[in-house]
Amino acid sequence: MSLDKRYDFKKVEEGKYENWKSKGYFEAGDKSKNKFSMVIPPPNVTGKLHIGHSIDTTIQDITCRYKKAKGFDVLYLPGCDHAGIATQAKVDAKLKEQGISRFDIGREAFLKEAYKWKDEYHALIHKQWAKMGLMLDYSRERFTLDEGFQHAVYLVFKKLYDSGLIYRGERIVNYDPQMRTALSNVEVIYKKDKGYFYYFKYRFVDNPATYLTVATTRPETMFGDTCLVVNPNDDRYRDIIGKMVINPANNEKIPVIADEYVDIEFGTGVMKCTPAHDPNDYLLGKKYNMKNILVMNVDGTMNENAGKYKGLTREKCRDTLVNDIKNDDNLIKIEEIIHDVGHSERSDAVVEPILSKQWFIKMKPLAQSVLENQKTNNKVNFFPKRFEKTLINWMEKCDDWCISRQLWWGHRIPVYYNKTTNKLLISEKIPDNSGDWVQDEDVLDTWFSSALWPFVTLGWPNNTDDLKRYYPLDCLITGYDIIFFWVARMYFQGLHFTNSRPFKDVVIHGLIRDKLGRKMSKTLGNGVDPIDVINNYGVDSLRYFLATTASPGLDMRYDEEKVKSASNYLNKIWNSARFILMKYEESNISELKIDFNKLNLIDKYILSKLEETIQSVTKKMDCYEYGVASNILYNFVYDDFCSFYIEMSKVSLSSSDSLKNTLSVLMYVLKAIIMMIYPFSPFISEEIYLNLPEHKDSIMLEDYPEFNNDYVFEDSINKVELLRKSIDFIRSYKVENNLVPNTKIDLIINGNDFDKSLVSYLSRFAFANKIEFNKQSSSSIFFAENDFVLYIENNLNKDEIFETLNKQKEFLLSEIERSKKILSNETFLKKAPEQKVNLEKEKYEKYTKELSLLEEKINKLK
RNA sequence: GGAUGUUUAGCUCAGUUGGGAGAGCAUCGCCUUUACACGGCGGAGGUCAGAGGUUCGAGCCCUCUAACAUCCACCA
Repeated sequence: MSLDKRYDFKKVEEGKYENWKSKGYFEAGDKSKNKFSMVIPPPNVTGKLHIGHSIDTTIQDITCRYKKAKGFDVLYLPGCDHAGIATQAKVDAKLKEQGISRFDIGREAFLKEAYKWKDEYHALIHKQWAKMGLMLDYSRERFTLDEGFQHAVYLVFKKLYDSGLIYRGERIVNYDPQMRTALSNVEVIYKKDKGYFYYFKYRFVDNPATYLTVATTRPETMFGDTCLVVNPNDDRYRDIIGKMVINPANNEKIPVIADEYVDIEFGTGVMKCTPAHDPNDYLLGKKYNMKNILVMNVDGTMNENAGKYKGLTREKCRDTLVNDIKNDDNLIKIEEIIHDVGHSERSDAVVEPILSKQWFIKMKPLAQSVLENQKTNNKVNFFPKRFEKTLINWMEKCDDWCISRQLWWGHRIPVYYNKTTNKLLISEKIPDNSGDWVQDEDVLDTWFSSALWPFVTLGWPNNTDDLKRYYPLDCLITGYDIIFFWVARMYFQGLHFTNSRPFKDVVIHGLIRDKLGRKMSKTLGNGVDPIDVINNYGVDSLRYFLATTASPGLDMRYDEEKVKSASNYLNKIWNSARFILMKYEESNISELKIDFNKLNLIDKYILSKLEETIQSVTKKMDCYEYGVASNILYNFVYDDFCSFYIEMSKVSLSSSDSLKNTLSVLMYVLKAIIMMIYPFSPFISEEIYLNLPEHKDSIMLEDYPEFNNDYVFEDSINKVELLRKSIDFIRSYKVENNLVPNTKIDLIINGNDFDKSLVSYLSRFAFANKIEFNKQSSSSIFFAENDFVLYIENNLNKDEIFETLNKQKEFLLSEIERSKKILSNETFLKKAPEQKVNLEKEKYEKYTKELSLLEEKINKLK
């Protein structure tokens, strides 16, 4: 079997995933090995996966495949998130297309629709995972709404309630009027929107000709005003504290009170207080025992407290109201402003702060446990480290977490209220005398269950074998955008319920943007579908691109050119393999084995370089720095292996003496390269691997190369480097002098450093015609290093020679100048390491020697 | 207001114990050499944002400044 001339990714990828999967290679459970466990951040079942998921899962899969090849029992656990509000929004939209709303069909029918949706996209996600080549252990797949999760969620809720960490209370919460649900603080996205400051007259009751000027951005909430507030230290208003004014919206009489909360400098220094619609006003209202007047319904329309405006949307009400106030001569001016306005993360609707009764998790004690754990040896290690600060920063001042959602899709809150006594009961099922009880209508925030993902997926609350073996997770890989939503919450729930950090390492990657650096979004239409990329370039190229373009924790840009260049790189590897396998087949040698006694210098050199590469690649792989690791490998593959060793090997392959050993070395290095590129691009690696003369059933069963000092031959390195430099020198000499590469030249080599066994390589790769040793030369074209001088014995005209010589002289003079400067620095001589000093001295000597040689030549020419 | 990043070749970005600046793409020249034209060989292109400091030595460590970006908080 031999490889096609061109790397055809479609052919290469075909059938491999199914094969791996059916053979059970993805399944964890080999107890003879150390374990390495990871979970996939469960994607939402809202739609197909985008390229952001691809970067996430690519890094995860590279980690897993690498660890497996390194001999670990790897668990990469898959699953999906029901994604409460997000999915419900999608299903709502679908119903709307049919002209109905969820309220028309009721809870039960709606859930049926939602499950249909879930099934559809769940299947699609499975296909996409397969396309991406993820080694997921499907035998352990979970879903955040499955039975196990329902039980775990109930238990968590009950325990947190019993210990006082969950409470129900009236608070100002962020309300999404479109989805008609409360949101947590992290689900509110602040955007700079255009808005208006409306300046109104609040006339004094005792003298309506005079008034206070109050500015507001939300006039429609004025029906909920309970008072005006000024700062007691504000000289302008000292006299009017305690007076009554008229609310221009509804003509209610409200008092002017004083509190130091008001900023004298801000606006007019007079603030209206609307306790039911603003968190700060709420606190003030509480302090002064004000009424909480709600003016809006949950869908964002005005309620009866808005009087004749009842039923209008908040936007319509605002316009009408402002106009009416203007007609009453109570409007002073309208000022355009740009201000931060909270939007719902999912629906993008402007959130309304509304007083309502919700369930909360008390964050202080839980956050505290995280902060304390980060001070111990069992802390969670962040890669890159700075994200630990992000977490700590947030933990130090996070608010209580509003966990109740007025949705239907999700975990129903396991609370029942007694119809007669109104007594509350936490229960997994409806109590026996079911007629007396009614369940809380709300569901839990979707992140409530996601937060349990690391341990519930492994069987918690049961102390299962999986939980014992795979928990805590070794690694969690995710984007920085969900540190608060997810990572932080898994952390404190893990500590609280398992008494252990949920994961040892957290690897944070950036987001992928479009070529211009913009966020990918539906409205911009600049999203990239990973499936399209895969169809055009193959998944191996996509994976390689994603893993190597990104720097830890930083955003990256999608650039098709780079995917293309990844594909070219893989083609290069493909063709190097093709060459080696071709030569192997031609050779009719059945068994390859490296004979250490027969290694030539070039063989020793590439083996040494390979070991160096294995060592540094492994080091970088171990700290999740895949970009750097792949770069080191890239340089080795291109420069050392393809450009140099393979070319050089053509000499020894043509001699029957060295054929077998050279082939053995080629094959050995090739296999190591394949193994190192394998985690990045598993399909092409598998294809090549299976074509190697010796192989297991799959590359997934193969071991990662280990550094082996027996394969390092120090003495070969300098000698072969000298050869490489000589060839480079001759090549650039030819280009600079407009000679075609295969121009024959004569060489004279003086000195003892050059190893004569390398001479044939010079003839072949520098097109040297005649090579003589230790002979006087009159040539002015030479390359020298230590005890080595290489002369090019060609006739050039005098001008060209002078030009060349002068260039060399200039270079040498600058180098000597540099060395001199360093060496005349006494502190350098005193303080720098001896090795460094000697190195510099050697260089100085070398350069001066070369200079004197050069000057001699120049003199001769004259 | 608080925090965290970024600033290196024309473009996109690498560059960790501090010790002569790198890649991809673009560009220029040469080469259809039998693994690869999805290629080979060679070249040009950088005051490493700016200013100080530490050091024998700074792209890298410290301080400040500027521009840009992101997150958190506030916003009557």
